[in-house]
Amino acid sequence: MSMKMVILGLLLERNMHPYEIKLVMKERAMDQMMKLQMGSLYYAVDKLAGEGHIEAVEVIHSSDRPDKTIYRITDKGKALFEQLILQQIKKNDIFYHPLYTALAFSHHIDQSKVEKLLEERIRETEHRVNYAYQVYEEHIAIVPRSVLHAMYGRYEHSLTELKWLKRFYADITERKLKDAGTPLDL
Amino acid sequence: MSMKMVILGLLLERNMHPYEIKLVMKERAMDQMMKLQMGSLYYAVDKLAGEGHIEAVEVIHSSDRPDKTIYRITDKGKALFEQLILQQIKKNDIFYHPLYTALAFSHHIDQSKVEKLLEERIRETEHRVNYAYQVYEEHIAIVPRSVLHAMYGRYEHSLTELKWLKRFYADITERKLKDAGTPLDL
DNA sequence: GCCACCCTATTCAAATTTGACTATAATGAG
DNA sequence: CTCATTATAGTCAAATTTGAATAGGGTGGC
Repeated sequence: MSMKMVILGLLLERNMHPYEIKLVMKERAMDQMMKLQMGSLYYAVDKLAGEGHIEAVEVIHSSDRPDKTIYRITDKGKALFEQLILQQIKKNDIFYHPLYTALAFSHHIDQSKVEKLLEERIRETEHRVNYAYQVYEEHIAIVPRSVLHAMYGRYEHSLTELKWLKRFYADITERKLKDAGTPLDL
Repeated sequence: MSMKMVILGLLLERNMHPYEIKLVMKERAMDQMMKLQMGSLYYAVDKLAGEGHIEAVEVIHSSDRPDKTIYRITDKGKALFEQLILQQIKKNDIFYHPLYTALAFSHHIDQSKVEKLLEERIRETEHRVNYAYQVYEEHIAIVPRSVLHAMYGRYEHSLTELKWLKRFYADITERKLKDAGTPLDL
């Protein structure tokens, strides 16, 4: 699973505690590439530790804050990391847009409600497109090209989504969603 | 969740048993738009039935095959359906490509292995792009435009993915993934 | 004419994700 | 100065997903 992959990948760079992993993920906009929830992160860390793929290096006690456990990747973990990456590329998993189904069924319900929400949605998507491009630009000088590709891919996919939503929106304003028989205007 | 949405949406058209829902989903290529696993389908059906959003109409017994329970949507279910669709459009959920992270970290491992797997992956993606376009074309005459938009969107997103993978592949053949400091060639 | 695989239809335990909750400190606004 | 928000750091029960198992019948290929 990709949470494990990220944990191992980041520990490959330096030792960290879970919360720190989260911070680094945000810095690199990885929270735009995968779901980042603390529950899953801690679960994956515990799992990896139990399997011996990572191990605690040090526990920092502090009177006021919770303890921080710093982890390091083991040799076994490095092997798993390679395996996970290759597996992920090989595995034939496609990506799903949560809106595909919602929009496909949207002709059954009150069109003006859908229209309203879509406007808001389009605005948000515009922001994400801009943000994604900015992330790409800002990282050109500082990350390896592999990471840059991921960032630019994120931007392109968002842009594709935006154009798609705008076409859909054009149709709904004309109340054409229930029509059939003619190709879309592309 | 979108499984519930689909179940309600299809029962809106006619009464069905769970396995039949799966068949219809495949016919309409909905298995390319969301994850379709029988475990989740039956779970969602049981859930909806327990909540009174759908109800069993009839149980067909057969000596050789398992019983089939046919369900119908209730008024309560119709209300939920509208709610789910609107919620899904409103909710600010972005889509994640499982390859973003794998490729972003791929510079850490044996480049020739990644290269090999990517070739295969690109070929598969080409097939999916073609399939998605074909699905769109074949449905022009027979489905409402809302569904057509979903199908075409699926095609476009796959195409965006394909171009992205090809650019990545070009870089890995030249072993440039670890480089930094120059923009991508777009 | 039989072996392997796919289709019908569903169930279930185990793995994982979700989302809310806990607690304290620092920062900023008014 | 005080209230609200954000950052730090993590836990946990409940919801959901996964992946494999079941089991009989059809079908295509060699």
